[in-house]
Amino acid sequence: MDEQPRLMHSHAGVGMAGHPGLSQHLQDGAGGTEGEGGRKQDIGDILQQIMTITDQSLDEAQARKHALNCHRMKPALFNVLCEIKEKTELKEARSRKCPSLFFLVTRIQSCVRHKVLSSASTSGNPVTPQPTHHRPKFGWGEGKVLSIRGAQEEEPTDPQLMRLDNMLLAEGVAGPEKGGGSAAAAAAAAASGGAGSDNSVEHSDYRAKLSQIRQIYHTELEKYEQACNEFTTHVMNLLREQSRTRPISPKEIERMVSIIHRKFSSIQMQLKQSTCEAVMILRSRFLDARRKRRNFNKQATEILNEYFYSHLSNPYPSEEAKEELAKKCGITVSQVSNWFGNKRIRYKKNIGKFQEEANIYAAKTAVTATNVSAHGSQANSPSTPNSAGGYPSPCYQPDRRIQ
DNA sequence: CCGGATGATTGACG
DNA sequence: CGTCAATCATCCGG
Repeated sequence: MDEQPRLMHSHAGVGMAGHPGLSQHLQDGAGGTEGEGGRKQDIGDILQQIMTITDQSLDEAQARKHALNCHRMKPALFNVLCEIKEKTELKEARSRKCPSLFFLVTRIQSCVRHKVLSSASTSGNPVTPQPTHHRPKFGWGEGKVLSIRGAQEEEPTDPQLMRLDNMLLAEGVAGPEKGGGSAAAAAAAAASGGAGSDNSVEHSDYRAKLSQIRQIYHTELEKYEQACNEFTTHVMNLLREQSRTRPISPKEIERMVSIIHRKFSSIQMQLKQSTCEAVMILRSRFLDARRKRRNFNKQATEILNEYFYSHLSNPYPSEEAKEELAKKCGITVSQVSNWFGNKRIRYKKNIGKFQEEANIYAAKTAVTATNVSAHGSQANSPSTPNSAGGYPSPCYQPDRRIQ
C-alpha cells in the first residue's frame, strides 16, 4: 500500500473505487454553482488529502484534519460517508478488531501471571516447585485450575469464574480486609486437620505469604479497574472526537465499550487464576503435611499403643477419649483419629506382626493395673511371643462397632 | 541406597 | 460424619 496511492489521486472519484455514486453525490450535496472543473478539483483535493493523511507527520495530519473539518464540503462528504457506511456496515465490521486494544490486553495479561506467581515462590525456600506429584485436593472444586488457560480466551465461562471466585473467597484472598486473614487462618487450620493451636508458628510464614498474594491481588485488581475505566473513557473520547470526521453510531460505541469490558474482565479472570495457582503452590509448600511428616515421639506412640492394646476388643476411642489422648500426646484430635485408623487396619491386616507389641503393651497395662491392686502374678512373663493366643486378648473383631 | 514403618490423604460406604 | 481400604510421601534403620 505504499506505492499505489500516487496513482489514484489523479482521478478524483476513482479514488473511492467501489462506491461509484460518490462523486455524483458530492456534486448534489455541494449544491454549488461554480464551474465544473473547479468543483471536481475540490473533490479531488479533498479525497486525496483524506487518502494520504496517514502518510503524514502528526502535526501535518492534525493541521490537515483541521483544514478538512472547516472545509465547506465537509458536511456533504460526511453525509456521503454515513450513507456508504450504513450500506456496508452489515457486511464488514463484524470481526473488525482494534489492534492497539489487543496489544494492550495481551501485554497486561502476560505481566499479571508473572507478578502473581512469583510472589508465591518463596525466595530462599529450597523446596523444588513440583506440585504435580501429590494431588493437593482442596475444597473449592476439582483442582483443575490449571487447565483453563487458553480456553477462556473468548468466553469468560461463568462456572469457572465462579469456581475461581469461590476458591479465592475460601482462601480469604478475595474476602474483606482483616476478617479475610483470619478466615484464611481458619481454612488453613481446618485443612491441616482440626485444632491448629500448636502449629501456629508454622503457619505464620504461610499467612504472611498469603497476605502478600492477597495484597498483590487487590492492588492489581484495583489497577485493572482503573485502567479499564481510563481506557474506556479514552476510547470513548477518541470515538467522540472521531465522530466529527467519520460516522460512528452510538451502538458502535457501546459495542466497543463492551468489548473493552469483556477484555478487561478476562484479564481479571487471569489474575484470579494466577492467584489461585499461587495459593495452591503456597499451600502445597506449607500445608501439605505429608511433605513434612514427622513421626510422633516415642512417648506419644507409647500412649497411643497403650490405649489401643488395652481396648483391643473395641479400639474406637470416643471423641472425649481422643481429645484426652491428643492432649496427652501433644498432637491433634484428627491425628489421633488417623493413628487409630491406621493402627486398626494395619493390626487387622497382619495380627501376627503385632503380637509382640501387643504382648508388651498388655503386660504394661497389666503392670499398671496390678500397681493398683498389688498383684503381680501373671504379668510377669511377656517373653512368650508365639501364637496360639497365650496372652489375654488379641481378639480384635474388625466388625465390632460401638452400637 | 533400599525397604519397611508410619503419618496423612482420598474415595467409597453406610 | 466416622471408618475402612488403598495409596502416597516421607522417615529411618540397616
